[in-house]
Amino acid sequence: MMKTQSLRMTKQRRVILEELRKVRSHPSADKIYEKVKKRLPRISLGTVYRNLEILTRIGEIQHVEIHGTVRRFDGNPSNHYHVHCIHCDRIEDIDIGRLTQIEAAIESLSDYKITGHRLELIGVCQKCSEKINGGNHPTTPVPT
Amino acid sequence: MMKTQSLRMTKQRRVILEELRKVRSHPSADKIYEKVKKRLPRISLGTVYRNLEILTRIGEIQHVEIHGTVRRFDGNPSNHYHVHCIHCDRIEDIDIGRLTQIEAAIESLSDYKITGHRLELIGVCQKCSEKINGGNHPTTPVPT
DNA sequence: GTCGGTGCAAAGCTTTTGCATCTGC
DNA sequence: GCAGATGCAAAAGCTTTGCACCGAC
Repeated sequence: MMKTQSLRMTKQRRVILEELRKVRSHPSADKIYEKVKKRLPRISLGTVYRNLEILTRIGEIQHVEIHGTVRRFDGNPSNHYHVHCIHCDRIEDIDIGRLTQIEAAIESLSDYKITGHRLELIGVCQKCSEKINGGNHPTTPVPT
Repeated sequence: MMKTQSLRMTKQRRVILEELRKVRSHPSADKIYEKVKKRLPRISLGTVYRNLEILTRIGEIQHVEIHGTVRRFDGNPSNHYHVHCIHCDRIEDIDIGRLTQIEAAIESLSDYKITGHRLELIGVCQKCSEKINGGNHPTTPVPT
């Protein structure tokens, strides 16, 4: 029999959550560690990982696996889509409803029972577009 | 100035490609290593990784990043979708054309220039469905 | 014969974990 | 006060890499 674990809102956990809610860029654990360290200089990377895991488990945040990047975190736990800028590696949310018809369509074509889907858009953000069009081109992006 | 590298088709490279083309399950590097080792017992894991990287670079295969799994490889280099069985961790191809309208739709909603997309379906394969419905339930799946 | 590839082992990264200590509740 | 959380450091994956030797072309 399993006892429900009671969680504590520690300084560390609160600051990690605050920093993650503050940004739109979907940082990695390491980037979050750097941000949090400015406010809590003695925090350890292990604590950051442990809290990211707990916050994900209780549904306060989620993690995002984008092709060719390390695991990133999203302060918005709702089920939504992401765009990945292949130039600056930024990941942003897309404000569009879920395309639920996709699941039904694919279920009718395969022998799987479909329970969900993830959609990742790949592109170039506005800032990077401007950089490319004005001035000398950087090296061609590698779309992995 | 860059000289084009000339590649050699070694025994190792050929067998890795053959084994990958043979299966539909999208194995990890380690699983491929195990398969290939049965035919070439002295092959090293480093060689497997190096060849998977080269074969991906020249477009013979591709790798697939699915939420919550390590990197997996696909002997089919064409651009297509995948279903991930959350019970047995199998990944299979979906035989459906690309939903190109999605990219246009999202481009009109965001300030990104959209150049591509990835779609991952999540579900339960037929074998696992049968296992669940007939007989005693395994522990509840964790859909990460 | 040349130069790309291999096997082996070490190193690199990211993430997880054991443990003594600390702190929210 | 106690169970959960922290900091630190070590360890555990997975993947990459340096190097001497090997073998495809």
